[in-house]
Amino acid sequence: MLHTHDHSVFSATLLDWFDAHKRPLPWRTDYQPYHVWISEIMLQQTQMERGVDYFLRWTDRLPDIAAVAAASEDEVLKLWEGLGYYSRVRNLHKAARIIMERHGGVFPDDIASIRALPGIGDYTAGAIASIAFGQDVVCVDANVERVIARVCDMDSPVKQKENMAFIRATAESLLPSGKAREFNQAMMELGALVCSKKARCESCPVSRWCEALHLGIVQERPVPAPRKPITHLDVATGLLIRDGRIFIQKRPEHGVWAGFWEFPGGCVEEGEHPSETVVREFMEEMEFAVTPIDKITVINHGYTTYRVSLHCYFLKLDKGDGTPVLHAATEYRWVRFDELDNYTLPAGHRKLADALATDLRMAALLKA
DNA sequence: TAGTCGTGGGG
DNA sequence: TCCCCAAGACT
Repeated sequence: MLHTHDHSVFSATLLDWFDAHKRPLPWRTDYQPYHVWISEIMLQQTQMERGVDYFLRWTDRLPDIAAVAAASEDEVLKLWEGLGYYSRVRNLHKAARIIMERHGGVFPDDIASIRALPGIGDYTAGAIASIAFGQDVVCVDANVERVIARVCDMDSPVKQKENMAFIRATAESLLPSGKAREFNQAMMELGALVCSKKARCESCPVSRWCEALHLGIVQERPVPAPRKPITHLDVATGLLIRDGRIFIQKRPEHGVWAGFWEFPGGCVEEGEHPSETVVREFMEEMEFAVTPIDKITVINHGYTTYRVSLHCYFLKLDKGDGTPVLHAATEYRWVRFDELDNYTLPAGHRKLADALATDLRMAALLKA
């Protein structure tokens, strides 16, 4: 049980553990506001290990806020390719330009100004204010929620409004003055390394205060929220090849994969064979009359609450000079295979491109 | 406020 | 194989 007089002991114990066990991370060296900001946006809904390579590549290419503001949207999107939730990078790009215009190119240090930047919500504002600027504010992410739900044995889902308020108040009561940078990271690091989905209580420095552990119900905390249903989709896409070049188009400015390049295609409708879908979609989207030559593969991938089987076909153009009438895109290109690396593709299409690199049929069609 | 927005690793 | 979910924000 965590009594008020234990709070400072809990925090001190946690800070000692963090000092001994924290992972070395590129943004954990000098805590530059720019670095903290980029890392926090990259790590939203993303596992730490995946973020490191992206962070190093990003900061190598864009070493400061001015460089981000000066970069094109295509360039920042390409640096983010594969990380997902791409509105994050669009908002980050907008925020960089706002910082240049309204804050003289210096990352603002008051939490209201931080919170007002696009892409920065309550969590990220608290994280930057504390980790970059050392201010005494908490930040509550899924790790903090899980730790407190277990320590305090919360018996209803953490996302409920009263529970959110309780968790924030509990975190604030534990926060040692002047040490928010370390304390916030320590809570999250504990959640990531020890108090994870599968809890490792035998390694936990604060287990003596954990109510759920004493009751033997750690695995029942936090209480899961109702799940959103998963929808299974069949999608068909086509690789249209003509004169050694491949047709790609750029998706609209809004919706999923906004501004991404893709091989055209769409959802398989009721009673339709995927090969019929490709023919229909190419007519609807580009007014191209095409014929499937061969099935390439089926790629399974998911996005948000969808699970997709992507049926991929080689296509040939029946007639015309390859000039489309675009109905579902803002631009098009006929590109050489090796040029695909320069375009930003959704993960499923990138998997297809990678598979084609070693496909002998592909090589033959490009030569023909 | 409930839906939307990606992706890949782990159990 | 299939389901869970990870340093959330926006509309």
